[in-house]
Amino acid sequence: MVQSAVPESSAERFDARRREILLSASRAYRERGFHATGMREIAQAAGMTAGNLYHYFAGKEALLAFCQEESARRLNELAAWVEEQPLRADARLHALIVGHVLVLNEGLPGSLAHLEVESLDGEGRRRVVTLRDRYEEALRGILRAGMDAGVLRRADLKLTALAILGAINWTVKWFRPGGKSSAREVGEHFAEQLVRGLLAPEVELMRPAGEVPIFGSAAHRENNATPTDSSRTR
Amino acid sequence: MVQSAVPESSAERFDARRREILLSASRAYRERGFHATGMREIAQAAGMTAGNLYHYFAGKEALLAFCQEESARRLNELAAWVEEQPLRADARLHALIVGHVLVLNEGLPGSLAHLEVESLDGEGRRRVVTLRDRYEEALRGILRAGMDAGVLRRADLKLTALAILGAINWTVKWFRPGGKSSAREVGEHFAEQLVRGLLAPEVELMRPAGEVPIFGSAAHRENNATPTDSSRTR
DNA sequence: TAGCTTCTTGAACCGTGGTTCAATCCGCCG
DNA sequence: CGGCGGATTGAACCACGGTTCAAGAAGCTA
Repeated sequence: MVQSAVPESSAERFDARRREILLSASRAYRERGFHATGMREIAQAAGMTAGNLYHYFAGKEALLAFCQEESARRLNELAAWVEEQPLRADARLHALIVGHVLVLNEGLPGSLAHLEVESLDGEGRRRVVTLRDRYEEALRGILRAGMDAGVLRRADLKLTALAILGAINWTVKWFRPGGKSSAREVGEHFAEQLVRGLLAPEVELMRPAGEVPIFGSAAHRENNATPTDSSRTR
Repeated sequence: MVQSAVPESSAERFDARRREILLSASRAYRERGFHATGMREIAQAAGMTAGNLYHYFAGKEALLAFCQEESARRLNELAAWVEEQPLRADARLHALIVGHVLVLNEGLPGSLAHLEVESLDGEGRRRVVTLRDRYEEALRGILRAGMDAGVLRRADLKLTALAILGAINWTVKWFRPGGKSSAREVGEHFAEQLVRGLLAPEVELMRPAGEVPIFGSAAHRENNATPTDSSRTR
């Protein structure tokens, strides 16, 4: 599965290790929540010592910031992808919902989204909030377009978006891989239910043609250079 | 507003003080989250010393348990009330959604619901989880009845319920009293959107007749005796 | 192999925050 | 007025957990 066979250069190993940590951390956060999870715990899950974590991250908060930034970034990639698909608004919305559920629950690393932004401060918080706002704006954009086109019922954009986001984000509280439904099934179900709730009368529901890809799971190398500035510790 | 004019007996003052604390605590939890809020902080908000808190509650966790139990109990009262209304399933669902939003965001005391159950242990946790499960079962019951009657589209009960619960519970993350919309408006909007998403084809949406009452805000005296056993500390 | 840099460790430091407790205050009852 | 019990305080206790650091191991380059 994991193509960690040939760790290339030193800088690349550093990044890879960072991602491993990220993975352990986000798993732990998911179980017990951010505040309840200790550094030693995360370290152990990543197969290292607590002190060593500080070689890769400036501190607890930086680690959280990194996690959140990661998934926020993926959501924005998803939104960009959805926007360039040649689909009607309702199908677009459908795809976005499925993709969002997948990012949160399938894309292993960083999967706790913008939950817990409250625990962030300063620069890190600003960055995450910006990304989150951009994504939510994209969602509202789809809704607006759908309403303008008469495909979706007219309603308050903010509230409509928040209902959708709530349903999806809440999944991280209960979804467990290996459970009764796969993340994709959950996504499809939610998309169906939520999109139907917005359809204008007389309009027949339209779904996207192919499968929505999973953003962040793999096939993600040449990102824009140095995503985080607070990377290297000293 | 608050009829705290004549504090009756000593035992009743004790209970009243407990509720005041509860109120401060739940407000604080809401702002910063459970783990991030200190006892001294809660105490100060309640106009007392940290040490004094322990006269009313056994500890931090007991306090949280009490909060959660309180709102879980209210949700169940709501569900019971909804069930005895002579309404069609979709209208019932509508009422339940509105009421749920109101309990979480308007019924001041204890308003953080079953979020953060993870932070509980032992007896307290068991009790909260039981109450939560009972409520969710009530919700699924309404959905099932609606599907059986052909009013609602047939779909997975668990997932359908979770989508609804997610949208609603998520409101505690963003709703602020005094904001653009009132809790009731949010509730109405959500009910509209969510119920529509489930309506069977050809069925015309039906709303409840009157206004859904707010459970827990006031008019709540003669509860069933001694709700919590872990009441009196020593 | 020497010598640099990067990783890694384990132990120690230290602030925060939950909790305890003895002492005091206050209201009520006889 | 005397005194009893609940209420309240403030300070101290103490463990947990984030963080630091000096020292050593492992890699890489020449």
